[in-house]
Amino acid sequence: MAENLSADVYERLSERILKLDYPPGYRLTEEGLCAEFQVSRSPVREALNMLVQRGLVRKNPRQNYVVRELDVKEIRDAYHVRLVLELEVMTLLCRQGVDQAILDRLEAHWLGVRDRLPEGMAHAADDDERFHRELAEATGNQALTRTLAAIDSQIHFVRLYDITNIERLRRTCTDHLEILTALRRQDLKNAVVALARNIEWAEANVEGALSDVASRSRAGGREGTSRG
Amino acid sequence: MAENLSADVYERLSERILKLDYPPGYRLTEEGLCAEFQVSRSPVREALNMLVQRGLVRKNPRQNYVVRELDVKEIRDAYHVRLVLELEVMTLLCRQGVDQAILDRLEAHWLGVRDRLPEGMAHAADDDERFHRELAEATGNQALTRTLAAIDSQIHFVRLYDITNIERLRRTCTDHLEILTALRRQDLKNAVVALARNIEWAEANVEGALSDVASRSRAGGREGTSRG
DNA sequence: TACGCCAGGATTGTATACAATTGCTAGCGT
DNA sequence: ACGCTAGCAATTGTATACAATCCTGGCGTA
Repeated sequence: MAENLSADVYERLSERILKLDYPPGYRLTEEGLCAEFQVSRSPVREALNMLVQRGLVRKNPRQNYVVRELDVKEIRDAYHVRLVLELEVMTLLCRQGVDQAILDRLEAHWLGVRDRLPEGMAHAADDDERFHRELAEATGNQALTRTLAAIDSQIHFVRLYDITNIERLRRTCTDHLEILTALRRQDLKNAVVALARNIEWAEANVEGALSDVASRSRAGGREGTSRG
Repeated sequence: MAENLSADVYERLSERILKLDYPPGYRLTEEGLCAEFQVSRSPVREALNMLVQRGLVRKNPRQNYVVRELDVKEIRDAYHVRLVLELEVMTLLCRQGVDQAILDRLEAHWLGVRDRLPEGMAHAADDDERFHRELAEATGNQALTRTLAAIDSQIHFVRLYDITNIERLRRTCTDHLEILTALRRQDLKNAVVALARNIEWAEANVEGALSDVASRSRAGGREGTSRG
């Protein structure tokens, strides 16, 4: 299923962390994960290193690995950086114009979501992420795309708490369509307004949900494999 | 000298790549580096993974590692992202104010550099990098700091080609002092102007040097340890 | 009782052995 | 002469063994 075990462990471990199977503060040990995933320490180590890079796991040299704790300020800061970068995406796209085909496709998608509304909830988070990513890619600035991807990966796990009800999804559709319309006219001012509203709403939503998550993770298990 | 061999190899290998001992396009093998640094493959692998993350080395699965080739557009794009992020640093610092002590220290440093001018050339690149990093840290936004650090690490190796003569260093001093003065007065407009000039000059300088580097690396050796 | 020291265990850091994959090459057949 | 295939060499991917380090707990002493 995977090309190599490192990537496989990385994927599966990320998912478990994002699903809070391993809650923030949980201690991970290399050997424990070996048993968990039935592989040796080499791929586990590489996966852990990647997760440390991505910021999902914290590492204390020669001691242990710990699932990164949720921190409202960090999330807020990350969203702030994201907003700054995506505003630049708007600026670039309005300046240089966007391929019609891309705009058409995205617009069709979000019109579709809006019109048969209850059913889009399942992929809402993924769709939203893709929307922003594709616009970033349309700038042609890879450094920008990758930087945004890095930030996104740090807030990915809280994005799940953004679009949780139909009203919020409807609002998202409106914002996205407004952004697309503005981009089509190369109207930077409205693009910026719509984008800022879109992201700030998302951040507020997430932040609201964060306290629940934090308390839930405190209630859940805390210790790692052994050594209570 | 180092806490662990991985970090040590990482540092030393980075330096060799930056110094063009291993030029862009050069093929790196794990075993070759083992012999080179007298360590086993484990730390070498970890160092290579870090370098891949940092973008200095490209990896072809199950085949080889190659020193990343220089690409003018990528550098330009990275500088663009850096400018955007550092402009946000200015915005935040002007809004929330900066600790006097930090401004005093930085100002003293750059006044010192300017006044006994020829001698600062050696650490010019490092000093410049620290200047921008410390201002970023002063925002208190870790996501911003780390994102900037990520971008910086991608352009680190070309920054060496920025401040290469005294006139350029003098110019840098002027810009930095101007930035500090503006920050002291929370004067966003002038801070932005000085910063933009500072970074755009740097980018232009680097880009100018890039063609030389590229041609020099094409002239130099290309193959790795063996297998011509 | 409080503090410091030492031993033991747990865990990461490093080295090395083995497996799997890739790319080249020589040799065969057509 | 060309293309295909089997086998070889080189290299990375994975597993495991060994070394170094840090934490914990218990003991002794002031």
